[in-house]
Amino acid sequence: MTTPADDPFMQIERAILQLGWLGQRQFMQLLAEERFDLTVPQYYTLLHLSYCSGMCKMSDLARATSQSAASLTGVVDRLLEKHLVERGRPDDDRRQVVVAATERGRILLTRIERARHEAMQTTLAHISPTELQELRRLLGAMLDAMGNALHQADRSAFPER
Amino acid sequence: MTTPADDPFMQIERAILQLGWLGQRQFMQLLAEERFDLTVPQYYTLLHLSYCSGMCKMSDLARATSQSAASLTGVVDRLLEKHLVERGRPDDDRRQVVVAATERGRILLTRIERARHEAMQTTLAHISPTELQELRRLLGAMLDAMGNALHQADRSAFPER
DNA sequence: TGTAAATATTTAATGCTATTAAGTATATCA
DNA sequence: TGATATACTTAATAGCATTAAATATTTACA
Repeated sequence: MTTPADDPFMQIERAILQLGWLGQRQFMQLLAEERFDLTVPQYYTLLHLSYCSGMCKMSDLARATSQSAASLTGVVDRLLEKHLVERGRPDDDRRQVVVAATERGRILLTRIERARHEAMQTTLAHISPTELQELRRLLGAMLDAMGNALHQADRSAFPER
Repeated sequence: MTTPADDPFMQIERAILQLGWLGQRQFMQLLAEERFDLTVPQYYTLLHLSYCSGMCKMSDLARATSQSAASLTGVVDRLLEKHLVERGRPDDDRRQVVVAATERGRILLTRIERARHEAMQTTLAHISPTELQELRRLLGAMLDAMGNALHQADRSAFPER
């Protein structure tokens, strides 16, 4: 065996997968509540749109959210029905379709963020501020390595301080 | 605003969600490769069964993998078609259904674990061993707080060392 | 200029999963 | 024995992932 079961790498890998699975599942149920009524792909799509100033091309949105263009069409359809996004065709290239979050969409996002924050406090409350700082840095390093910044503002996603 | 956007809590929450989303998505595509041909729920179900010695009740399996009983029935159906699990009814309570991983299922799991390991090395290679140790501990603390140990052997999931 | 190729997106078809409600079989309890 | 509870499956609906084909528009080239 090159990598025994108690290899620290293995443990971290399992922990990350477990965290992803559990986190997605709990978040899915939060989003499904009547006051939000979103799916996880819908949330991520809307979230990315909130980072964009102005309109965002479907193809860019698909890449940014790691979805196929075909899936994204349906997701945006449903966001449109709920009046959380707007769709349009630019005049300079009428093949493209562009999307933007509406005010209503942005408001919903902040309500979700608040609810998620409260739900997560329970989990993070057991960890000291110093450790949280360290955790933030390490998670950021991992995300960067996975080839995806957090799209927060324009600066590099996770500066050392 | 009680929690400004650059609140360290918020950043960690976003990082965890992002990690979950990206991780699940990349893992989904790895599992979909012809040599594995599994979905993420199928993988997690099989993984939990591999932790169980002997047979596992459907209701226990559903709770352990955070799935509804109704969903789990279908997932197990498909694992059964691929001969990765076995199903049976115990004599002492014939309402129950119990499931166990087959040898074939366990072999597939180790092959997947190996492939995932290689894929993740790229990401974890940028982080020093000391930091990895710290990351392991922090992730473990979070998972424990989320009410789920890693089911590794019998001992508590993430001892301090 | 006119036509072929490339690009951007949608549509259609299939399969899997989540959710809810209803159904079936077995066990328990009075 | 008969009502109720338990364990699970089935059925119906909706959403997403994937693939291939279809549509519309732009670009390129001859």
